[in-house]
Amino acid sequence: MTGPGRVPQYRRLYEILKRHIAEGIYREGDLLPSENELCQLYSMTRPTVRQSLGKLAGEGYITKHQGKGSIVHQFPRDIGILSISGTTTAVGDRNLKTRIIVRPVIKPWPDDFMFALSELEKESGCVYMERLRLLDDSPIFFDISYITNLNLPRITSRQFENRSLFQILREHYGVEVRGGEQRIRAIPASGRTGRFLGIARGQPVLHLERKMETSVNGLFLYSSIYCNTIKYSIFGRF
Amino acid sequence: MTGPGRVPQYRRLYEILKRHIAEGIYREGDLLPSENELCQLYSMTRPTVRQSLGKLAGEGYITKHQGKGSIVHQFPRDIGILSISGTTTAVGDRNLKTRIIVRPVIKPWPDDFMFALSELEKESGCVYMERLRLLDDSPIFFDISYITNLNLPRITSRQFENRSLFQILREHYGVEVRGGEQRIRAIPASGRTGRFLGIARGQPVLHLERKMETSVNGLFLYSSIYCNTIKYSIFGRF
DNA sequence: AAATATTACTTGTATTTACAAGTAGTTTTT
DNA sequence: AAAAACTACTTGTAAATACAAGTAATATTT
Repeated sequence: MTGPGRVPQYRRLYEILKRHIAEGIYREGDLLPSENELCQLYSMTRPTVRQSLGKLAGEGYITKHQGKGSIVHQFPRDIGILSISGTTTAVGDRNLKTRIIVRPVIKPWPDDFMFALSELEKESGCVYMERLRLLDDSPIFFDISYITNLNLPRITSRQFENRSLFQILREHYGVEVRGGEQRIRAIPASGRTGRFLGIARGQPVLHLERKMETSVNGLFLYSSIYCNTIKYSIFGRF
Repeated sequence: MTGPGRVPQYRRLYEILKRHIAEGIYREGDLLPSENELCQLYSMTRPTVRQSLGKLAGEGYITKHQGKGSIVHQFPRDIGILSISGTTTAVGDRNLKTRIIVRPVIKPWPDDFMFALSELEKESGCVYMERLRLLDDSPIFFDISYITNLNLPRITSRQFENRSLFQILREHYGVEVRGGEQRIRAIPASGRTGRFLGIARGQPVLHLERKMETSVNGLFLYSSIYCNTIKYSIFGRF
């Protein structure tokens, strides 16, 4: 028995390799050590190593090529939940700030909410908040979040400034955000949205509507995100 | 020995289940047969079945829950351009038409091309074409494609009307499109783009810049896609 | 010199086996 | 009746093994 028990081995290797890629130990275009080499290096069997690499490949950190190896990609740097890339230069570990526009408050759901809600959710109401994310001091995301008000004591008094919402949910409530669905469209900026993002009313804004699942049954996290894509664009792999 | 040889078993099951979901044999929220049941039904071992389910989960057709099972998701009314399968397959049985705006021609690459090109690509030039995709007779995508002109004889004289570009590449040239990267932004419609999409000049349009990798080394497929997201939105899982 | 074959790598697919951990309904105990 | 324990399921993690298939460099043949 070698494992620490709680964290799966494949996840351990996944985290290590991801960190190495982020830190630039492996560079864009480099080949990762072969699966057999990784087996030896980390004392795992190939299926386990392959599980790690599969996860990395799924998220775009590497692409695998039969007979050749796994090629590293530098790009998917997440800023919060989204990956973005600059038009001129690549986004590294830039200066990302979060500003609270509306502090978390408990409210009923809006009447015309963007996703269908269960009865339980409707009864519980939601925690509402608005945040603005700035990259190098330019506003990029205006984020309106709705969290089902289910067993989240004292959430309205937490310190959200410059901290990830995901982080708070994980650390204080043991809630893991897993994934979800999203709709994307281009819309004209409203007066208010435009003001936050520094965009004239009516000018194009990227709008994302997301529903995220969590490890807690029935607890979902919704957000409506407006993006200023003049200088930066949303980046993704598929 | 039961397998037909060429198509992997896990892929066979993946295709079957995907078709069953698309056809509504499994409905939104249904539980798929358990992994052990699938093993028996299709004479496979559990790792193989899990490989199929993993692929389905990765593409958002199901979500897996430990101790419970795999829950089916249907893509009801949104267009899944964010998945590798391409527009034609993902939309399902809707009325999707393709109209050629500019027939394929061999050209040099534009000077300010949206992605970096290798020397080989620059020398080879590209096959250029413009297509308009209509969904239920409303124009939704205006698609400008660039394919590296590498060993694609007679491509300029192929019949592209109402056929997927991916399909032609696969059937006539044995080229499989695998995946790639994309950038998304909201931009104001130009006069020409707006005309094709039925949108006033300056109104918001979703713009995707994609680079797709293929099974052929050095052969990439680029496209610049303008989307009318007034009636439909781009849907994706993550 | 050029074409072909070999070789030593790489990842891909698949089986078999074992146990851990989460879920939900049933039974037993309190 | 309510709480606790049990049970029979589900998916998750992991090992050991085998062979297929793609890649690229080297060696051989033509």
